[in-house]
Amino acid sequence: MKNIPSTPKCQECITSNNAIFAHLTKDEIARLELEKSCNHHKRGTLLYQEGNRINGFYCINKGIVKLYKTGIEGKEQIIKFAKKGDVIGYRSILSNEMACTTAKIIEDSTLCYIPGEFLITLVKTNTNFAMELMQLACKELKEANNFITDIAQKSVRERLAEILVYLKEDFDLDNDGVLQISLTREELANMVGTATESVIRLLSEFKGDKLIELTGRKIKIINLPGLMKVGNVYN
Amino acid sequence: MKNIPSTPKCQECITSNNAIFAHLTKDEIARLELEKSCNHHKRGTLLYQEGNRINGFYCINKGIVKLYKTGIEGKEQIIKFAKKGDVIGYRSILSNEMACTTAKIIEDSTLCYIPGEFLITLVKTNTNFAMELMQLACKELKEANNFITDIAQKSVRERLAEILVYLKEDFDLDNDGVLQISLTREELANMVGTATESVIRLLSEFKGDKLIELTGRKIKIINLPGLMKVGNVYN
DNA sequence: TAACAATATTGAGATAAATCATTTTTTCTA
DNA sequence: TAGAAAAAATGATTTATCTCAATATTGTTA
Repeated sequence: MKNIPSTPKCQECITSNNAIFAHLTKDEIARLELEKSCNHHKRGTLLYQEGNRINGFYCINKGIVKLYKTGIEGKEQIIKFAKKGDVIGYRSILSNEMACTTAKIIEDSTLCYIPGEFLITLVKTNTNFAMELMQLACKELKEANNFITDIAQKSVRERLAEILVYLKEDFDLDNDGVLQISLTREELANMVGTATESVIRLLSEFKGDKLIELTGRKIKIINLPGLMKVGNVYN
Repeated sequence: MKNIPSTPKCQECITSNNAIFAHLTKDEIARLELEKSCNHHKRGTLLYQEGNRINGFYCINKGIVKLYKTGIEGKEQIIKFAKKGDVIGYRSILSNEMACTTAKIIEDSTLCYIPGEFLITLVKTNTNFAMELMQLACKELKEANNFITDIAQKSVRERLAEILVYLKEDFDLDNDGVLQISLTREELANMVGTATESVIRLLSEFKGDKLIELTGRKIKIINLPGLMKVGNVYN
């Protein structure tokens, strides 16, 4: 469970498809190199917790981070699974508030940590960076609104199907058609907003309907259009 | 239903408690005065529609605007009731996307319209303005995440109670303790994410429990702590 | 690898909430 | 202000989903 520190010059978060860093000047990139620190984190690690102040934000180079809120009686509501290229924690820095979610590593990860002050500096000195960040916030806002509408209007069955489709889009399938993200039934339930038992039953219904195949936690998608239809997903 | 154009110099959106304009320079304010146009809008008017491009954003000086998404079978999911001091439509301008909600006037309103290009100009030239706007987006993001968790985890009964509490906070009560916002049962249902009949039944339960009194669309709150308890609202 | 803890599965039963249908009341507008 | 249309109210019924409980199967780590 110990996190292994690595070189503070991974470069990857800047060079990789990370739109928010696209408009930095040479000087700013150099400064960023100095400010950031890149670390490995083991599955199970808590990056930060809801309600706590955080002093920086993270870029994900590798791995998966689960962002969730803790609701009634400790039940998790998963807001997002963040992966390579995603930036997390910036909201709290920008609005100078406590974290509104908890971030937990669910797949061994390599993350760049960047101090909050430097984020603020960048926003205040580089207009294009500010614009990119703003667009990121706006995109998340749009997705949140869609999520609200789905949860409010779709059945659990539809939502589960929809989330399988989204997981397929976000995390892709391996060569065997198996979802590249491995979640417990409880985590699926906490994303859909339902009971674990309901997820189990519905998954086995989908299996019965030849939409998916199940092997332990592996979910193989064998009829994507069918799933999309169940989930009322139009793309 | 005709909207009556008024003086393009209402001043109010700038001087009123509108944080995003707090850091504009004299010059920028002067320019804003030229760019914006202030209009009255009658109840029922559609400001913009989900999926359409919008070319500017609005500041609300007076009145109430309902923002909603249209979900399954045309059912509305209300995202927000915007009131004096609120800014709407900026998300689409910033992210250069189609509107992700429909905006409908539900109480006669006075709105300032500001062209999108000018918003972009301000963001690119005034760092403090950009920062304020970013914080606004982040605040909305936080609220959206809270909303997601509530809808996913609370019962319809709890959510209805909670929304009454929020409406009380946002729109206040008149001298008689009656909610200052007048909504149909259907609109309440579309906010809560439930069926109209359920809202009707639950409201009359709340009435039976001496939490509220009902006179037509007027909702008088007579036991706020009780409502907060039902709604699991901690403040 | 054994042994424990965590997860997954299945069943039975309870229930909150949806749906449908009808009537009453309120609100709007011609 | 009358009359139509919209909204609200109420009842009866159905159902999707939750809850609780018991068992089986995995995954983890000492």
